Parts: sequence; C-alpha cells; structure tokens
Amino acid sequence: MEQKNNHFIEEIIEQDIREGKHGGRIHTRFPPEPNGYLHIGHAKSICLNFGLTQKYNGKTNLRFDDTNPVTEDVEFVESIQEDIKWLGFDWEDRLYYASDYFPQLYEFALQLIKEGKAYVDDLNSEEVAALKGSPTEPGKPSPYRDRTVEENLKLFQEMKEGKYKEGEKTLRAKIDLASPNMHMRDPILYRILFTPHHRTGTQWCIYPMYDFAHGQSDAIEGITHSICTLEFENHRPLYDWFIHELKLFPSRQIEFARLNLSYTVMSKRKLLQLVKENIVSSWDDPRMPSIAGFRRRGYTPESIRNFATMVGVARRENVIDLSLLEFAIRDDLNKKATRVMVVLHPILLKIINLPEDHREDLEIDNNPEDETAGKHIMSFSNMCYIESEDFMMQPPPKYHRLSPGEMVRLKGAYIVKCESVELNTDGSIKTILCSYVANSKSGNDQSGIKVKSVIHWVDAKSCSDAEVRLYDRLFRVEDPNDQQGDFKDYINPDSLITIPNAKIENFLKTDTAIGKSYQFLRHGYFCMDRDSSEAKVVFNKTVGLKDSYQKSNAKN
RNA sequence: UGACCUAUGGUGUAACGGUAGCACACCGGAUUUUGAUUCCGUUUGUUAAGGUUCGAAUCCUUAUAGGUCAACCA
Repeated sequence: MEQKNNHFIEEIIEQDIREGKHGGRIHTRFPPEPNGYLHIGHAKSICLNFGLTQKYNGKTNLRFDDTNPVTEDVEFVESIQEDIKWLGFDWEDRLYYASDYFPQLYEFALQLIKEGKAYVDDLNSEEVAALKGSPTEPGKPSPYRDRTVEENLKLFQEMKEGKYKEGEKTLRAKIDLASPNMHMRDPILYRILFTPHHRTGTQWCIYPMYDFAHGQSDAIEGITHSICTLEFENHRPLYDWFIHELKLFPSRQIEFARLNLSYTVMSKRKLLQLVKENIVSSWDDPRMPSIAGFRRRGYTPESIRNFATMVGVARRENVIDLSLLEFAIRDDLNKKATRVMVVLHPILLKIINLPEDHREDLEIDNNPEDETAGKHIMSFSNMCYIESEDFMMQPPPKYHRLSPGEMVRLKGAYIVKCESVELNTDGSIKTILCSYVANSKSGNDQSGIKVKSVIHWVDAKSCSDAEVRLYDRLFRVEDPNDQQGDFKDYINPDSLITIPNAKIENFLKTDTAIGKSYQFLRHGYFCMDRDSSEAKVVFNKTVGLKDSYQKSNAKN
C-alpha cells in the first residue's frame, strides 16, 4: 500500500539529505522500555522508524531504555524482540541497552558537577515537589543548591557507593527554577535504587532518570532522527541543553502523534491491569491490542504494516476507527486464506431422494481470488448440517435462504428444495427434509434453475467438532478513556463467545496448523489457536466478513 | 489562567499562495455458486473573525476549542 505524499518526517529527512546533513546518513532507533508487551501503537512507531530507514537507506537500532529496574523484566525484553521480528523488521547487530551506557552517563554527570551545573540535593520527593512551583509560579531553590563542586563530587561518589538510603539524596541539574518549562526547573538526574537490574545486577545503586539517559543514548549511537511521541515535546529543550553542555552529537528529536484506536485502550498501565485482574487471559489474549494479541487473533504482519501506512503520520491527536484495522486484515486474508465450510449453529438437513448409503466426493475451490490455490475434497451424503439461521419456517421479506417450498444451493454441491420438516416434541425443528435436484451439480448445472442464495454446509456423516471462539471488540464504547468511572466498567460482556461444538469439514481437521488462517465461508476469517490439542481443535475468529444483510436488518 | 503544540467531511490524512484530493466508514447501483470479493456512483469538509494578496486551507493577528507539562516513571 504505497502512500503518494510524504508525511512531515519524510519531508524533514529529505531536506536534511538535500542539505547534506550528517553526510546524508539516516539513523533512527526504536527505544522501548521493557516493562510490558508491545501494542499496536508501538507497531506504528516500529513501522515508522524501520520504514524510514528502509526508504532512505539508513539504519535502525533497537535500544531498550532500561533505566528503572523496579518495573523492568527480561520477559519483556524477549517478547519485544519477538514482536518486532514478527512484524518483519531487523535491527541486525544493533541491539543496545541504555544500561550499556551507565558508565558513560556517570561520567557525564561528573562533568556537569565539575562545571557547577549539577548538585546533590538532600530534599525528599515531597520537598522537591513543593519547591518546584507550578506552571504559573516559579520554583524556589533548594537549600542545597549552592554546594561546592568538591562537596557535590564527594556526595555523588558516596551515593554511588551505597552510603545513602533510597530517596535520601538525588543529583539534580542546575538550570533555571523560573523556567516556564517545568522540565528545566533543576530536573533530577540520578536517584538511588537498590533493586537489582535485569542486566547490571547490583553493580549500580544509582540510576539515571530517563531524561538524563535517553538523549545521551541517542547521541552515543549517532542517531540522526530521534522520533518520539508528542508528550516528549516539552522535554526537548532539556535534551538540547544536555547536548549543548556535554558537547554531544546533536540528534534531532521529532515528535509525532501516537496511535489511538477506537473501542480499546492503549496505555501499558491499563493493559497490565486487564492481565493482572484476569479480565483477559494473558498479554496475548486475542482481544488485547498487543502485537502478541493480534498475532494470536490471526492478524498478519502485512496487514499491520499496511494499517500503519494508512493511518499516516502527523502531529494532531487522533483516534483511528477500528474498521480501518479490520479492513486491513480482511484485505490481506481475502487474497490468502483458504475457504472452508464450518457450521457454527448446526441444524440437520436430510435429502430424501438420495439413498441412505450415498457417498460422493466434491471438489471445492480453495480460494476464488487465487487461481493457483487449487481445490480440496469435501464429502457429501444424504445428511448434512446447515447453519440454523439459514432456515426459517416463516421467512421475512428479502430472506433469500431456505424455507418451506424454497430452493437454495448447497455451496459446491446441489440445489435442494425444502419439502417439509420433522419436529421435536417441544416443537423445535429436528430435521429439515429436502429433495435435491440431481442435474444441478456444481460446475455442471443442467437444471436451469436460478436460486437466490448459496449456503454453506458440512457432511453430517464425516464432519468433526471444533471449539470456535468468537471475539468482538473489548469495550462497548468508542473511547473507554473518556467515560465516567472506571474504564473496566465499559468492557464488552460479549467480547468472547465460545462455541464448544461447531461442525467442521474433514479437510480442516487434517490440513491445519497453529496460526494458519482460513476463511470460514460466509462467516469470516479464523485461525487455529495454540490451545488446540489432538482431542480438540480450537479456532479464533480474526474478523467477520462484511455483512450487508445483517446490517440492513439492524436498521429495520 | 504560564510555556509549548494542534485545528481540513463521520474517522484518518493530502493539497508546499493557484481546480479541496485519497483511504476507511456510510448510502445507492451492477456483477457474483460466499448477502463476501470486485466494479460504478451519491452525500458529507477547510473552527471563527479580521488582515496581507490579483488569488488564502496554506502567510499574519486575535479569538475559540483540544492536547502536553508541576513522578526520585518512561
């Protein structure tokens, strides 16, 4: 899916190339914190960063911004790498960690102290906050702001040696307490933390703040275009201050608007809450907007990359319609997915003018969109299951499916006519009794009969059972963040409906592998879930087919 | 009521002072052995008011609305 017009970041890059900035070199990075799984918003950023360097022949680093050992974990380091690879991007040999730079960052801190531009503060967090002022009032200096260089050097050394407790001391930059930008009011550079780090263990007990690590990490790696989301815009003057004071490589930070998707939440905190409180089964629950969730749901990397292109890159806040993502996956799977027949809510149909022992093999197209996809065999007898909603005793107007006296085609098989029904004692339908039109065989129809509808079916004598999990949007409201009360009050109670005994054609039992996508004819796209076993196959609904009949019904 | 940022159909996103276009959604129609796909078409928009200009979505001013910032989180 090519985009014709450049977005604003491409414009900046092309101008830099024209002007020969950094010798025309383009180098970006994707800098996740390993404290959760990646979500679709990260996917946008990954596609942006790696996509840009593919387009302009540059390089993209993967760098873990792991400056807070309290929340970070190797589980996330691993899942993040897996998700980026799955999306189809490669950082080659450029896997870095901000923690790799701890020694150098420490030297940077010493440099600032020696120049009188940083000081050790004894105030606790409440006291610091109290003196910081507010956006409309200037801050006040800490009583420790004017310590001598020697004293600061000694105290910072002692902080590093573990002589002080967590929270007892911090290192702060000495910038401007009256700045209208709160980030310039003597930001904290280092804090004391005794939690072991997932990579450096107990080697350090002082850790740089993100603001003191991120920009310098970019500079160390020679990142030319440091792309991040809008909320870091106010931090840029601080990063530029560090670059200037420490005389570092001048990476240029460019901010863009993060992705928001309707009917879901995107904050890591809220996603973590859904997992921790068992509202979803795991980080890769198919209802989660995590990359792992979409993967398990049956989304393809191509569809997500196309989606990322279609949403565009700009600087205004946005909420993308879920329907655009659904379009992207339907568009991709329509071209790729093998068509099979699965009956979700079966009702028995018996063909009365066929012998009890009739058996016939029919050839079914694997994909009418792809001539090279071939065919598969489906067996046919005098008994089959059809979808219960494809039959009505008293059909409403414009109902094209089966009802008494009416004809439909069984997809890939014959035209059948409903002659009567057999009822259970409670009045419900036990069996639909039909005659079939012998010379109407699919592909060789001599009957001349035109039917209004073609319905799917499976052979009742050879089909198997499968569990089918029908997924729908996780939230009932478009913007769960913008509601009264807790966002969890707006969970869609029907976001998962499990059908324990759907009827699947035999081919599907033997052909499938975990993660493989199919189109269940007239239903939607499904893929085999990792919960499948020999005894029971499980399918996840990726997305439904568009359904103009249901839509017109909903209107009436 | 501080600083910074943003404002184009329902949702996104283009138009680089010169015909407001594209995608999704929506609504019609054609085709169809998936009420799918495909194809065709309709409707819908420059936040407001001034200014500059032959000409403004675009430049300037003001207003309005929204976002970000006062973690020892990132």
